[in-house]
Amino acid sequence: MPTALPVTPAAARRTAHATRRARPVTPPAPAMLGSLGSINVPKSCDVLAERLQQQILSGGYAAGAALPTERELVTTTGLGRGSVREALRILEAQGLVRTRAGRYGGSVVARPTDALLATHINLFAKGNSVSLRALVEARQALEPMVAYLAARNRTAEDLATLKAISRRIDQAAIDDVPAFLQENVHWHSALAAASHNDLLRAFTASISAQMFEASRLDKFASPDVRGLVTHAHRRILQAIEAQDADAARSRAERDLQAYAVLLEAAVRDTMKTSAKLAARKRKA
Amino acid sequence: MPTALPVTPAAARRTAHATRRARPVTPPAPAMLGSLGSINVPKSCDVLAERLQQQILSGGYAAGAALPTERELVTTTGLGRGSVREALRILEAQGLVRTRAGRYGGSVVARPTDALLATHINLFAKGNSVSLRALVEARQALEPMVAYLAARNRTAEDLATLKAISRRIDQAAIDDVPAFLQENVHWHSALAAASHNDLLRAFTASISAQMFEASRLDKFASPDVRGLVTHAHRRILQAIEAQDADAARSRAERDLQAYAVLLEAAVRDTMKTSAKLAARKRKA
DNA sequence: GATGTTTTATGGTCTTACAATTGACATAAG
DNA sequence: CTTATGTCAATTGTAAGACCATAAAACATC
Repeated sequence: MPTALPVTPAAARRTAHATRRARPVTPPAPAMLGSLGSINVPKSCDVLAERLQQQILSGGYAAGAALPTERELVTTTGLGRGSVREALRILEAQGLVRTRAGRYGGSVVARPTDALLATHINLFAKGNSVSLRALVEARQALEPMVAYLAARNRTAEDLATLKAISRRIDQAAIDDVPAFLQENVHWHSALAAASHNDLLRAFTASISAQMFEASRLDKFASPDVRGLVTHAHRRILQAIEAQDADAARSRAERDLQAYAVLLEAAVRDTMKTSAKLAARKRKA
Repeated sequence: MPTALPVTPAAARRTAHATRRARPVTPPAPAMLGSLGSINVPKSCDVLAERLQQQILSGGYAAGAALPTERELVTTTGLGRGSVREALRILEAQGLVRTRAGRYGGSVVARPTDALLATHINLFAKGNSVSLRALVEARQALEPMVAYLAARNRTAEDLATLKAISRRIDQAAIDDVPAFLQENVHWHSALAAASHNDLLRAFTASISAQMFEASRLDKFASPDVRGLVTHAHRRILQAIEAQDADAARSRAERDLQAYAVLLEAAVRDTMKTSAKLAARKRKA
């Protein structure tokens, strides 16, 4: 071994970032003429992705229309195939295209699905460690309006779906907690669908899914809570059937308020027990 | 020209999709044992992206930590560099990593920003041509809760920011419509920030931006509306300063209700004029 | 000590090549 | 005539290699 090499490269990388982060990234701003700040050199794949995105959104391509093939894009753009493919992966992550292999395959224009938006909201929440409290508050904001709109805009089919789910929830509430929680998610999704507002539907779908996870982990589904939930659903369902929008909204509001209080109590409990556990640990 | 070649390949692709779409995609479901439905073969870059995503979200990498270099990933995963790079583009589109070139560059773990979530919500709305009505309804759902929370959680700094923006809006409302609309977006963003709820902040930021675009296109900012808006802001700001959460909420509710009515009237107007134009066109 | 130069590890890009996929078409079987 | 089967060809999926561009550290020079 030739003694002191500059440093093991891989190990250096790990520590280098802290050093870089410690010093001010932007120098004291030279205050030159025009004050051109932090010029940004885009990657070729980003440029292509953005152009295609614009063409798609501006109606240049209808949903379901085929994009040029990768090799066509290579010739028309002058880029390499790797860059073209990276651009397509970006668009795919945005839900704007769907790519299939094989002859007559290729990329076709798609519309972002609820599920995709939900995953992005999920990533945002997880990545920024959004608190359960914030989640509940968001739901408190959305759900009354959803109930209001559902009462106003529901179809007969929506109503039938809601009734079926409600029945299954009542049944599962007795003893099958996992099924109860799962059907609960279905209920909220169906309610959101009945509102016939795509944006609210996607929002609530995401939040419901996340609260489902949370309630699974925290085992927050005591018989009391289950009873409260089923009762609230019944009352809201009645208002929706009668198409009494204001009643649906206020019932959803009251329901969620009670739910929030219960949840806070449960969280306090959990913290108390974990504190107890910590104390026991310290003792030992 | 060698007469009838199999078909021009590019032209065939355009029509092939319609044909494919016309027939039922899923055959009558053979109902074999196990009923294995529509097996999905993931791409290698998707697999890698998902694994890295899990590692990032499960705390395996802290925010700011460096991922292995592309070439390291190539050796550890056995994939080609192209696939590795495609995976990184996916993660970048999800806002989970940020990649920089140069020595000691590479991909570092990041947290999805408000702006990124906003663009994804925007893409969803544009891609699914979500109606302006749905947008307004979503805002009606979110903003009262935002005002409520802002009144409860605001800091002195939040209040100062809101006051400054409110002053600028009042000034711009007199004659500078573009500035008025722009500052309006700032107002809503600042209000959302004062709520100290990350999720609601991101949601309302996105919706405000979209409504800004809409109001720009529809030129919906008559003096009447401007007056209504400034007055509403003043009243909400007072409630927030007094930390009267319920008042802030109900004032936001009433404000948005009025706004929605005005907007609907404006839209009816626009439709009437466009109908007139169409009639004139038919006549000519 | 400030300034310019070199070094070097890293991402950015293009090229080439081949494998895997899959819908269309032709063919054969019933 | 209908249905199963095989073949084909265009397209994506993937890997490997080479080279360029970038940027920060290390070094040399003034």
